[in-house]
Amino acid sequence: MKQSQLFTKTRKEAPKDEVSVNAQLLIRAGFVDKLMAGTYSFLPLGLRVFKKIENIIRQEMEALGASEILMPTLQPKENWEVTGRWTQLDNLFRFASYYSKIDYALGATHEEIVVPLMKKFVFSYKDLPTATFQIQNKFRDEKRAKSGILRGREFFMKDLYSFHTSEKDLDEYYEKAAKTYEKVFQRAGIGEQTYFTYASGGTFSKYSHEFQTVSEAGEDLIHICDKCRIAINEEIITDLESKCPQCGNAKLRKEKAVETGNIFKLMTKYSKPFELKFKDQEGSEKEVIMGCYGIGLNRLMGVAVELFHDERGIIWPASIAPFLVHLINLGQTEEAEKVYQELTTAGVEVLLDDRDVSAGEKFADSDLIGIPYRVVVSKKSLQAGGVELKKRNEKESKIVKIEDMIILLKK
RNA sequence: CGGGGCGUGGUGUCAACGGCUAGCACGAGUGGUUUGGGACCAUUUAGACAGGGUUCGAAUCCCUGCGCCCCGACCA
Repeated sequence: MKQSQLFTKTRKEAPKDEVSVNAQLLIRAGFVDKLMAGTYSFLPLGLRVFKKIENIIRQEMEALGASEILMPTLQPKENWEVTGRWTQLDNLFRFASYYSKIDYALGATHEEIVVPLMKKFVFSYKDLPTATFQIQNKFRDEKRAKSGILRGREFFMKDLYSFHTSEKDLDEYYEKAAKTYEKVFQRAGIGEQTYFTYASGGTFSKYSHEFQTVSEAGEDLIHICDKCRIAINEEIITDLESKCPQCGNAKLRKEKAVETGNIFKLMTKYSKPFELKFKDQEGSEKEVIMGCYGIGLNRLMGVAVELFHDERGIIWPASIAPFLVHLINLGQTEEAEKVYQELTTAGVEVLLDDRDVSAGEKFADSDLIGIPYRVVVSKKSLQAGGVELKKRNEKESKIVKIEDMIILLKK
């Protein structure tokens, strides 16, 4: 993409009402725009990051054997009344149609939709186990939206639902899902800071599990066991007597963290009210056992910015960066265009700064936007025999031949 | 939902005593000079959150509403 085609502009200063690092940098660099508290537009650069994250998650979900669907955001009151959550949830957006006066909810989660859906397809043990997921915007009427894109009223979530004939089968799937989550966070570049965390369980299982990414911007407190690389959410630390549930280690490290994912064993909590049942081998009817598994996409994006930035701007992990290469043209348009074409042909995602602005502005914008590799084409670099290559997270640049640079970046 | 802070052009501003034409910087437009760290000159553009009140006079004081941010509570 050519930067001259980007309608967004960078800003020297963040709006004064944004305090959180993720909001400041994402707005300054033109990744997002705030519409109102807790709702943000994704702009071209931001959407590219979003799609990178989305694709990592999608690939891993598919590898887990789940198939993707897309359920409606606009939902009937009746479904929410079946589970009692129409009145129970205080952060469910509810409203009436202006014309018909019929009540609707905006989806805060999709158990109420996915269970009746599966009821139309699941009848026998032969239909199980199965799993389905979607990546979709959720609405929660948060009393207080906060921390930039980390806690919004509209946000994107990947929600996976699994359906089983037995608790044992759910347990096995749950383990696999947890492994898959670790892979997702690893691939997205925040694996090192993300911990499998014991959390309060809800009605049917003793504990649920969260994936908590250590960051000062987080609103949860976790206690980390460095031996096992797991953590315990502060909310259940007294239950566990401040000890690692896996090795008994009592020397836990306390950190603030962002809940980027969670996994729950729902058992029959939702299959029961909707009467989602199957016939077993003996022909007797049983309730389907369920699990649900979420990842917050906005949170993943926001926490990456919180984790990876410096005083000049964002430093994206390559796997979720909007582009791999920021190609800067300093008065060598013809040569820069050629390099741009070659990189593009080689399948490298590149943003070409073809704008007619000063070198200083180009460098400053490049640092702010945070693309992993910066390639400068200038008189100086050409005289030295090629282009100048610099990683965003390194200080020193080096001159490399154009062919070598392409080979290097192609991998 | 409780508490606190803030609201001045597109952005920023610990700019402005209750008083003269609301200042400065950035941005944007135009003309020109520039091109390795947000370059320079000239010129133009654009503003008091909304409503009410006090006052001869309100950006400034008071009230109400709205919005945003922060702390806490909440987060199925």
